[in-house]
Amino acid sequence: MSFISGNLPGLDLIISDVFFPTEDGLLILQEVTTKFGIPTVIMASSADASTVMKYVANGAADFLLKPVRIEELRNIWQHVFRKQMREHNNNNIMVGNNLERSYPPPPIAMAPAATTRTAAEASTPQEISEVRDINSNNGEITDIRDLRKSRLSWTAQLHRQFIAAVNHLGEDKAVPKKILGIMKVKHLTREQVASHLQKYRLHLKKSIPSTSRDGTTLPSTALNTQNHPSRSKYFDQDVCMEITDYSLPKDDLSSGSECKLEEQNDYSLEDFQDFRWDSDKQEYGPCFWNF
DNA sequence: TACGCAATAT
DNA sequence: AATATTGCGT
Repeated sequence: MSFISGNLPGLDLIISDVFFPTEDGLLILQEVTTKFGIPTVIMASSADASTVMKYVANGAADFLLKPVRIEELRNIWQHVFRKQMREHNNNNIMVGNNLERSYPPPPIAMAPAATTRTAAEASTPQEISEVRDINSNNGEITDIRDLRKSRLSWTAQLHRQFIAAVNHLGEDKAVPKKILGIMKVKHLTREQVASHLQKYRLHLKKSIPSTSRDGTTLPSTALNTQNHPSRSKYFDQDVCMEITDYSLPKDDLSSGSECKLEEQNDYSLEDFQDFRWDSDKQEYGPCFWNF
């Protein structure tokens, strides 16, 4: 059975966004990669090991997590090169290995048909075993990228800084740009603050719907955390460290993708562990202040 | 240009 | 569910 009639134009490489891995979709992927021999790279904003395996097992040459940076794209031609090597020389082990060493390792996995990723590229013993698992087609894929969070998590600490900025400015003056300036968090965007502010205001509206009779608002009430037991859990915590830097890559080449945020300051990982993006941390996970 | 807000997307 | 984006009126 063939999904594709006629010949595909002279494509050297296909970079595709994820599609639902239905049986048909995966068969098309197989046909493109095997019958037509076009290396196909899949992009996704997130993926677990089984998802990646699903595509790789069906012929995907690579699996890129968005946001895709230019450095990742610069090496993507390797897949075309490997394909040509496969066609012109069945015994390409030496050349393949030399090529492997000449360039940064591929992000996650390569097609089983392609040259296997060498263990020398893995830095830790654990990663070595993981690489072997990938190539043996039965194991967990673990990559640092798997931990990459694509969206900002408003941790209690970060929210505290947000609130501090809002309180400092006052109700009327608290606009995203000024909040951003006061928070002093590198790479935090105005849009992110605006989004959070919008949600925060909605919360205040619900939580404190009434104003005083003469129409004046109650700024101290509205913005004073102490008056809201439901939020005290977040507001009453002492600030033990200021979050000052979140990185937001500007070179995202994947369309419509979310952006990665990561720490980029000088704190050691241990010092920073309470403020990681991991949402599965109970204590410092996403801020649910009853919005 | 920035803002605010609702709707919508991821 | 939380956050991001978009669209449109100020």
